This record gives sequence, structure tokens and C-alpha cells, in this order.
Amino acid sequence: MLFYRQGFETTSFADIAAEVKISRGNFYYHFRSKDEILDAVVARRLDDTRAMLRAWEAQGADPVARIRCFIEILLRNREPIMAFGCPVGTLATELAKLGHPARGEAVALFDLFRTWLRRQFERAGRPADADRLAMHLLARSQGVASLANAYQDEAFVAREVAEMGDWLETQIAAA
Amino acid sequence: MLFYRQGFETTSFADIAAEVKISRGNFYYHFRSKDEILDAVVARRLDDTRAMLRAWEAQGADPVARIRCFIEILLRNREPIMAFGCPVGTLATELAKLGHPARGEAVALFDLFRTWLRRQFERAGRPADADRLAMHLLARSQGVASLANAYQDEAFVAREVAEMGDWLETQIAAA
DNA sequence: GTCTATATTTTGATAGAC
DNA sequence: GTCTATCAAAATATAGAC
Repeated sequence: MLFYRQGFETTSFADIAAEVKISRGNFYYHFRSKDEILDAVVARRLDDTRAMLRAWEAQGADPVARIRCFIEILLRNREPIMAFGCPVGTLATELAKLGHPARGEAVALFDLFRTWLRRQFERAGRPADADRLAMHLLARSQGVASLANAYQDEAFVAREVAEMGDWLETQIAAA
Repeated sequence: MLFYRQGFETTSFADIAAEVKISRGNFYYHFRSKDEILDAVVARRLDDTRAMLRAWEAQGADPVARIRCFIEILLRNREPIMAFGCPVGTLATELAKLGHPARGEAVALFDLFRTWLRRQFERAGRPADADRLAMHLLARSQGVASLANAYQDEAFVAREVAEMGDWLETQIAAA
């Protein structure tokens, strides 16, 4: 999506119209304003993310393997991440700087991962500090995405993903 | 600085003029274009950062204590970070999305910290993987800044800073 | 539903008076 | 050096034909 590649504020109706191949004016038949398009895009992403988390949930019963699914998004999506950063994190920071009302929706996107991860850690035998571990993992992912974008370094991403896997093992072994 | 609070592209000449209290037109006596202002801002930040790293260097001879200075920026600057994110990281990602020519300068800002941290790890007895450790620490900081901005959670920042301190100790003990 | 034409505002940038 | 006035382009948004 264009908002991901260019950022929300920088993406104009002309850009969107060129991509979707309808005229600028026609846009207002479907949406009342540009902000409403943003709302729709974020709502869509919320749905897609919920579906993805459900799919990871359906893959198996092992919470540790599920957490590994999360860690490995960094590898699976490394090309777009190196080019444009993390779609969740970059949107949240942009909307925060804009003071945009939809900022909360972007944070809700983070919350989806946070609560999902927390539940996995609870099941993996760390109920007392599940949220702490979830936030730690989220932060690590954000940091890797940020530097991957800055340095375009694929080896760095692979290395950090491996280290997060090691960290996960020691955390669960401590349970 | 306004570019930090609002982002570069979103900050208009009108915004800058209001802040600096000179007229829009007068700006072109000092700079040829908006991009030239960005260049000046980044160059200034590069200088300031170099000065800060030199100051940390002058504080003492212990490389571990110096690295701790870096980790603790997250605490010292927690208010602006919770409000606007990390000034280095958010600028780098914005310029990457814009495909802006000054993108390299923003990464040079990262490099300042990276090479400085690398040198400290080398002196602390980890010459073989000093760059790996420097990048890891940079990534951790970026991640904490990103989530601090999203959740405005001061306790989270303090907790992660403490964990980074623990990590640092185990790394140096392993030397 | 989709288009063209247009209104309005704002942007980065220029010209010229003082 | 700083200002006002202004330009041209691009932005969001609206009106109305088809």
C-alpha cells in the first residue's frame, strides 16, 4: 500500500488515483475525506493482522513455535522492511508526529501483537511477566526493523532474528 | 527543532517562520531551498552528536561506563522520545520513505553512534564482535524509543534500560 | 458510478521596495 | 538584511455533466 511506502501525509490523491486508476474527483464518491481513507486502510490492516494471528494459532498448539512465527516475520518480510521499515511502527510514529486522531488506531495495531504475544507467553509458562516479555519482543522487532531500513543489511536481520530465537529459548527454559 | 517534532516534509516554511519570527520570504536570503535547511539541520546535529560522544569519552576511561551513558539517553530524553520518538531513527525512516537525497546524512548520524559504540566494545575486551554488539545495542534503543512513543509508558522505558544494563554486564563478563 | 472542470488553500520559491 | 507582494504548482475538496 502507498501509505506504507511513502507515508500517509506525503501520499496525495493524485498518487492514489494513479495507482487505483480512477480519477481524483471520483474518490469522494467512495470516501468523504483523506482521513477516512486512512481509517479504512488501518481498519483493513487490523482485520488482516487478526487473520494472520489466528492462522498462526491454528498452525499448532506449541506457544513457543507460535512466538517464533512472530519473530520470523522480520525474515519473511525483510525486503519491504529494509525498503520502508515496519508498517506498524512507521505509521504509529508518523501519526504521532502529525497529532493525527487516527493515532490510537495505529497503536491498536501494536496492541494486537502485544496481547497475542502475551497470551502465548502465558501458555508457555510465564504468566507472571507475560506482558513484559511481549513488550520486550515487540521492541526488539521494532529496533531490528528500524536499523534494517537504515542500513539495508540483510545479514544483520538474520543475526538478530537468531538471537531473538536464542533469547526465547532461555526465557522458556527459565519457566 | 520543528523537523524533529513534526517531521521534515510536514513542516512548512510558514511553521518555521512562525517559530523563528522572520517572514517566509526572508528565508531565501539565508538558504537557497528547503532541502538546504534540512542539510544545515542535519549537519548541526552531526556536530552536536560528535561533541556529546567526545564529552562521554572525557568523563572517564571505563568503556563500560561510557556505553552506559549511551543506554541512559533513553532515560534522560524520555519526555521528547515518548512524544516524538528517537530523533535519529524517525528522521532516517522519513527520509527513506521520501527517497530524499539527504537520507545518507541521516544514516551517518546512526554511524556516529555505531562506530563510537564499536570502539567502546573493542576496548572492553570484545574486539572480535564489537560491531555486532554495537548494532545490537543500537537496535534495542531504537525499539524502546519506538514503543515508548506508541505507548507513552515510562515504566517500560525504565525496565528496558535496566535490562540493557544487565545485558551489557553479561557481555563484558564473557570477555 | 465515473468523469471533467473548478474552487480554495497551501506549498515552496521569486521580485523588488526599503 | 528584512519585509510585502506575488508567482506557479500542487494539495484537498466540490459541482455538475454523463
